[in-house]
Amino acid sequence: MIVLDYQDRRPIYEQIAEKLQVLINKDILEVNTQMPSVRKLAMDLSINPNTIQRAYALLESKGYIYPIKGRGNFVSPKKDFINEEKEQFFKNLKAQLQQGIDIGIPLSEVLARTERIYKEETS
Amino acid sequence: MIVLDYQDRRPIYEQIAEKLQVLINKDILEVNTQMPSVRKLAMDLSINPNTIQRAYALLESKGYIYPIKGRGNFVSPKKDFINEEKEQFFKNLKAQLQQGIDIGIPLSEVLARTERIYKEETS
Amino acid sequence: MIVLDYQDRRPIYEQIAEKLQVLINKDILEVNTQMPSVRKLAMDLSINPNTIQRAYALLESKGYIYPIKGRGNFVSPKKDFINEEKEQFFKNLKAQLQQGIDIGIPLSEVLARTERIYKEETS
Amino acid sequence: MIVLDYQDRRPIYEQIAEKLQVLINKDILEVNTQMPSVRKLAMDLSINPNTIQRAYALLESKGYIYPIKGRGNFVSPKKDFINEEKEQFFKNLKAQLQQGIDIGIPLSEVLARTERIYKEETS
DNA sequence: GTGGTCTAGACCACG
DNA sequence: GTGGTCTAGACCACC
Repeated sequence: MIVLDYQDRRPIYEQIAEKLQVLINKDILEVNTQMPSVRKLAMDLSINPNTIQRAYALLESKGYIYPIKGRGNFVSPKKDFINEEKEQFFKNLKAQLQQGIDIGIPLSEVLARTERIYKEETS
Repeated sequence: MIVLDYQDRRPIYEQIAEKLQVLINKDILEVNTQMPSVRKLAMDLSINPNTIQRAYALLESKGYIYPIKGRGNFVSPKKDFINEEKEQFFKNLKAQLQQGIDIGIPLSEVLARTERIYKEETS
Repeated sequence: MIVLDYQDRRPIYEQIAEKLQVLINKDILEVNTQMPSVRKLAMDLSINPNTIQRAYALLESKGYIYPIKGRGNFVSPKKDFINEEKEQFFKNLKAQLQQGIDIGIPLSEVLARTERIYKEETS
Repeated sequence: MIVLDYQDRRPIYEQIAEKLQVLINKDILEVNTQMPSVRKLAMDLSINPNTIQRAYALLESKGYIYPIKGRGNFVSPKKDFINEEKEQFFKNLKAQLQQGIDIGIPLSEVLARTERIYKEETS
């Protein structure tokens, strides 16, 4: 389900948090249901439980999940589903475009290419 | 000219390399002219010369500059390596856009946002 | 295992990188196994860890190893980049041999010498 | 006549010395004739006269030229023309082959390729 | 003067 | 524990 990219510059816990966030946004992890336990997820991904703990802490700070002592972590009711995801998308897009700017690709070329990709993929 | 962001996740030497790369791509640093010396740039940015050295090493490995011993570093004539980078960029962009398509962001919005990002970042 | 030659014109970090590269190519360091840690190798060779770090950075940029944060460096699965290097090698070899042809060195002598060099260097 | 490669790892003075050595070996610079003056050659190559001076010093130490005070440098009578050149060739070949060894090209492949190149080029 | 390499020692993020 | 980054200071070759 969750694939880790060790080449990625972002820390593992952040990758995991982001992936879980997507699952929550897509209602694959439903509101008020229990998240997989820290230990179990750590086993599944064969990584250190500390790392999962940090991912959950991050999700909690962002309001995606809430802990119940002695029971586990649960998915928060959500507020702003679409906007969250869009925001994330545009944040990523911006990072991506920055690279294009760095190597000197003109705006016009990016726009043309974007249009072409969209048409190919949505046809 | 070059502003460092110590909050940025990327290391300083990478930030510097990227900024210089942009200046080269914009022909502000012209082909075959001399780059600022390692020591001078270090003084100007008030950081350690080793850090500049690393930035220059990175630029050299990417083919943007070439050193002449005892003289300094110079801007490389532009070559195909730019095209390779472009190809990679558009491949990544496509993957990125695919996500936008998946969550239903309309082309018009992406185009508008792209334009805005470009203008912010190149100003 | 690794012997450094301080008389060699090449920097130490490059010598180390080259030696490790050979070990990887010979599968003595196997794919996806862990490289010796930066600090340990530094101790073993009694040189500064930074120098090892640089050697590893070089190997990473060439695609021979990949780092996992907090865990160590690992041997990359072999890919096409080897072929690119090979192609370059044979191009250079051809230019080299052309000189031998020009001054009239017979094929047999070149073959014999090549064999001898190989045996010396790989023993 | 002499082309410098600033990308080359070898110092400029060594490149110049080597090129001049070849010219001497090929009798383009004839025995007992005068070498170009330090200043003139420096002008021609638009480099620092010190660098030429070092190249000449190197050639003198190898016995290729001899200086006459107040007059200039002259080509030495030679001894061992063919062997010098062959030795140089095999030295270069060895450096070249070392690279092949580094990236793991088997001896057999090098031998086969060498043979092929020779046949192509001498036919 | 230039770039390049190396050491020593420190700090950080990550697992 | 791991790798990665940065500083400070030194030395070298080269021009």
